[in-house]
Amino acid sequence: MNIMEQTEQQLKEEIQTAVIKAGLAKIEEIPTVVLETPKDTLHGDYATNMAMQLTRIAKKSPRTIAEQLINHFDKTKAFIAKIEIAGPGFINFYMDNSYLTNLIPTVLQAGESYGKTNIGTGQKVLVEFVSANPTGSLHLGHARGAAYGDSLCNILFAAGYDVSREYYINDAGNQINNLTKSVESRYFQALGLTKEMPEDGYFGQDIIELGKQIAKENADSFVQIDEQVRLKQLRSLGLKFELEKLKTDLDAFRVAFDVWFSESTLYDGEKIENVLAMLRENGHIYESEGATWFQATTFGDEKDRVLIKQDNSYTYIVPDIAYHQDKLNRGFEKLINVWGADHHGYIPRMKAAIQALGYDKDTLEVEIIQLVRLIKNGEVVKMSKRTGKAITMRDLIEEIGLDAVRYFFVMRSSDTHLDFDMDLAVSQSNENPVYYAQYAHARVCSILRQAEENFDHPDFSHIQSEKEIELLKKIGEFPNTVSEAALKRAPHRITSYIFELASTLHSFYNAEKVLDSDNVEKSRARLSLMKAVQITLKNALTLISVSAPEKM
RNA sequence: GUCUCAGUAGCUCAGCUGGAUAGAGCAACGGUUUUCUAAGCCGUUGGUCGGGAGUUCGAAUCUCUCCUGGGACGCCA
Repeated sequence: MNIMEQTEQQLKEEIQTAVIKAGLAKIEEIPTVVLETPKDTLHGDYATNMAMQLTRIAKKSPRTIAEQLINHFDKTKAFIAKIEIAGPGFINFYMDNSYLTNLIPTVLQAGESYGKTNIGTGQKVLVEFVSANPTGSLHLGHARGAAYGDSLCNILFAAGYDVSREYYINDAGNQINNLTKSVESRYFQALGLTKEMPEDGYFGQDIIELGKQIAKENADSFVQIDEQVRLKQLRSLGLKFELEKLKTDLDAFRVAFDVWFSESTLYDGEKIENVLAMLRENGHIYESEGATWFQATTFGDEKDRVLIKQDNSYTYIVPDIAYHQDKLNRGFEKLINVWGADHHGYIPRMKAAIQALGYDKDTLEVEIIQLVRLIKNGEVVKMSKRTGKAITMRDLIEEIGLDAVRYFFVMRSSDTHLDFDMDLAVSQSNENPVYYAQYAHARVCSILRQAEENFDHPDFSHIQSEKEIELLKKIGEFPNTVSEAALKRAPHRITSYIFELASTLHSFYNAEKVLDSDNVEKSRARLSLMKAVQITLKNALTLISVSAPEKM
C-alpha cells in the first residue's frame, strides 16, 4: 500500500470511529465510507459525504450530524490540519503537506515500479486480441484493437495480474482455402501460365509478389505435381508469408504476443471431438433437421446454434468453443477477448458455450472495440482488404508516427466510434496530445541534466507552493489510476492521467523555478520532486507503449 | 422488427462506486520570453448534459419510455 492509500485508509477508519463515538449508528449500520477529492481545492484535500448518508439512520439533518462527527474526530491523526463542514453537509479535510512530501522518496526508490499495485492478486488472465485472419494486411480497426489490447495487458500486468497475450490464427477455414487458391493462381501467372483467381480471392499486390517469389525460388516444380500436394505446399507457404507479415507489422507497432495459437492444431489432437463429447454429455446438444445443435438458449442466447451442418462439416463455432476450452484447460481464470464491434452479436453464444462447459459466464469477458472510420478530404473512405486500397496499419505508422498512433487509439474510450481524420492527424501532428506529454517529460529531463548538485536527502519543508502540492497530489494518484484502468479495462484512463500530469507540470514550470543558486536547499528539494515527476510520467507513458524522450 | 453501443460547448471528447458552480483539447479573442525547452503558460467567450417521467437529501451518472445515429442479427468466419 502506498502513502496515499495509507492516508486515505487512516482517514476512513477515523471517520468510522467518529460515527461510533458520536453514537450516530451501530457498526453494522455504517455505510461504506466514501472519500473523494474535491474538484475545487477550496473544499480541502479530501471530503466525505458520511453525514448525508447517515440522515436516514440517525434521523437528523446532515449538518447536525456533521457537527457531531467533527466533535468526536481525533484530529491528531492522519495528518489533518483542519476540518470544515460545507454545503449540504460535506465534511472537508485539509491536510498537512508532510503527508505528501513523503511521497517523493517513495517514488524515487520505487523507480520503474512506481504505480504498480496488487489488486490483480496474481490472477491468471489471457487476453486475446487482434486475431485478424492471416489473409491480408492489418488495417485501422486492427490497429485500434492492437493498441487497446497491448496497453490493457501492460496495465493489467502493472496492477498485479499474471497476463498472457494471445493471437488466434484462423488458419483452418474457407478464407485460407481462398488464400491458397489465390497464391496458386498468382504463382501460375508468374510462370506465364493461366489459372483463374477464385471468386472470393485475395487480389492484393502482396499476393502477386508472393506468387512471383515462389516462382523464382521453385521454378515450375509445383506445377507438375498432384494438385492436392501442390495446394498443401502453397497453403503452407502462403500462411508463413502472411504470418511473417503480421509479426513484422505488429513488432513495428510495439506489440509482441506470448502465444500464437493455430486453429488447425485443434484438429490435430482430439480437442474438437472432446469438447463436443463434453457438451453432449452435459446434455446441451441435440439433433434436428439433419444437423447437430447447441442448445444455447438454455444460457440466455436468443436462439440455438448449429454445430455440425447437414453436410457433416463443422460451423465456425465448434473450433471456437474448443479453443476456449483449451484456454481454460491451460489454467487461465479469466479470459478477455478484444473483438471488433461487428462481432458483438456473437458474445451471447460464446458466453453460453462457456457456461455449457461448466464455467461461470463472467469467466469470459469481451471488450468491444467500436468502429474506426477513416476520413480523408472530409469524406469517409470505405476500406476493402481485397482491393488493396485500404490504409494499413503500416501506412498509418509511417504517415503519423508510432507514438502518436498508439496514443491516439487509446485516448478514447474503446466503446465509442472513432473518426480518424487523416488530413488532420498528418497536417497537425505537432498538435497531437502525445507531444504535449512528451514535451513535459523532456522539459523535466532538461532540468535534471542541468542540475549541478546532487539531491540526496533533501529537506522537504521547502516544498510548500500551491503548484508543488498539486504536482504531488497528481503523482500520488498514479497507483490508484492504474488500478482503476485495470479494473475497468480502460486504458484511456491512463492517457487522461498522462495529460493531467503533464498539464500540472507545465503549469508548475511556468510559475516556479527549480534551479536556484541562491537557494540550494530549495533547489535540491524541487529537483527531487522533478525526478519523481519524470519517473511517474515515464511509467505512465510506458503503460501505453509510448516513448518518453529526454530531448525534443 | 430484435439486440447492442452511442447522443455532454461550434468541432473532438473526459466526467471515477450518484455529490458542492458539468470539465479538457481544438477553434475564436486577449495577454505572456534579459529567467531551467513558448511543442509551453495565464485569461475571456462558449452548455436546456437528445426529450419526458421516476427513484432521493442530491441525477450527466441509476430505472422506465420516446426520438436520432452507428453496428449486429447465416447450417459465412
